[in-house]
Amino acid sequence: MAEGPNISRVAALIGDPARASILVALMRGQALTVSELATEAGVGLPTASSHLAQLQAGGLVAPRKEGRHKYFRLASEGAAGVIEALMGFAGDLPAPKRAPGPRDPALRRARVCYNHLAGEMGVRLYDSLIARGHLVTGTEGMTLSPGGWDFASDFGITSGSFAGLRPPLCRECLDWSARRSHLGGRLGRAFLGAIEAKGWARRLAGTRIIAFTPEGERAFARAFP
Amino acid sequence: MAEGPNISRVAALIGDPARASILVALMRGQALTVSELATEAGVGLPTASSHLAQLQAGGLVAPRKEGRHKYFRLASEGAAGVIEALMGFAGDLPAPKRAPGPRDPALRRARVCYNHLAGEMGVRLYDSLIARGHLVTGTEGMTLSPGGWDFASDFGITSGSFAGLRPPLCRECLDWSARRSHLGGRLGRAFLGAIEAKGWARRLAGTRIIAFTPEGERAFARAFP
DNA sequence: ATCATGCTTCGTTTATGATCGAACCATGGC
DNA sequence: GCCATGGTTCGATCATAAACGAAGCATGAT
Repeated sequence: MAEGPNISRVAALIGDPARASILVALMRGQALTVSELATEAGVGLPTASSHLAQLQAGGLVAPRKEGRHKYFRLASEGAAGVIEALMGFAGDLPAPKRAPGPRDPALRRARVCYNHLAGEMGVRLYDSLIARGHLVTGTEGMTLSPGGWDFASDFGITSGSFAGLRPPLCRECLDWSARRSHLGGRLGRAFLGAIEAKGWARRLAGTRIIAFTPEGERAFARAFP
Repeated sequence: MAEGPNISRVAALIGDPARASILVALMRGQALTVSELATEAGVGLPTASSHLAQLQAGGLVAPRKEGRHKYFRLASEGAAGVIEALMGFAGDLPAPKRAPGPRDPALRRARVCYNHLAGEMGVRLYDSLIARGHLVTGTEGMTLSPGGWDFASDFGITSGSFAGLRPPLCRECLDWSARRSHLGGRLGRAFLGAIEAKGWARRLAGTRIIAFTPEGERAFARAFP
């Protein structure tokens, strides 16, 4: 039965090198996918999956499904506090603090995530829609407000292009570089399509970079203040 | 090489149930012997010894040799802080706080420890000698001050009774019930002998209890205010 | 000196759990 | 419908380390 104080259960979880690497990586505050955490810990994907299940059962991390990815973050302030106390004692104090996400500035600025706009521009679009009340969170997740529908129409998005389709219209999507949300789902795809249709930007072949033209960038800034 | 953040080394130490029990026991603030900690953790003496060596190497506990016993305590505030953070998170918060030492009040009050006086009376004797400057800590450990020699003579302790003998004259000895020091070593033995010679107290056969007579207790209180 | 006690060291056994490959499920893009 | 990708589950392998008995040291009592 391996009795002992509860404290040992928690400590044993953190005591495995792979799990500790995962937790330290999550101390940056960002939510990370299972694959990213597997790389971070230097183990295979199945192993990471198993570790994350244990950490979740122990109340140290919490999952969040996002499309076909599964993001994990630290479960609570308390959990972060425990890790921090340990790092302080162990002398790991200068928290790794690596720059999150891709190194390439162009990728950080604007890139395609599945099929919608991500990166700084994506966050900006999302924030702008929220700030102006075009995007609201209802009981069934995110939806466009009436004003939002108007705005989308004006932007060149026809409601017919995705009427009646099951998959979620809007979806929050955790950003990769900033720990911010941006707009995913079918609506996010439509916005990216409209932006391309307007000639503001185009996808660079073979990469995930979305290159804005100088005028496109100015127009974008006007459209999403 | 089993790399990983330092944090996992520390956590792995705490992660073993036996070691966690030891650390929780030490959270009371008291220093405990290897045997006591072995009982506390529910493991054999060799196992406890091994665990303590690891905890010491990890900087979590610190040893203190005292005669043929070896007392361990938490190594630092930082170490205690880590345990406390873990206990808070794990819900062990109401720290066990069992009453330390023997349950028998008579044993807590006055008992023989090896061959000197321990328990509350022992602590009182020690404190009194320190407070009046009879006992001072020098480079070579504790010694009697000149005034202390006079006091001892008046008490019926002849310097001849232990002149020229190698073993330490005075020695701090960690108390068992309070986490206080009391006077051990050759001098502690001499004091107990003098107290018995004066008829203030006597050892109860078959036990470790030292029974003071009512007058003896009053005289003791006058002699060691 | 001898004995007893507290602790350490050594060597062996044993069990727990980390790891990965392979197969399986779910989601998204086409 | 198909394929590709991210994740999970299962099973087998393998290493680490916890535990204890026995023997060795050291200290203190007598």
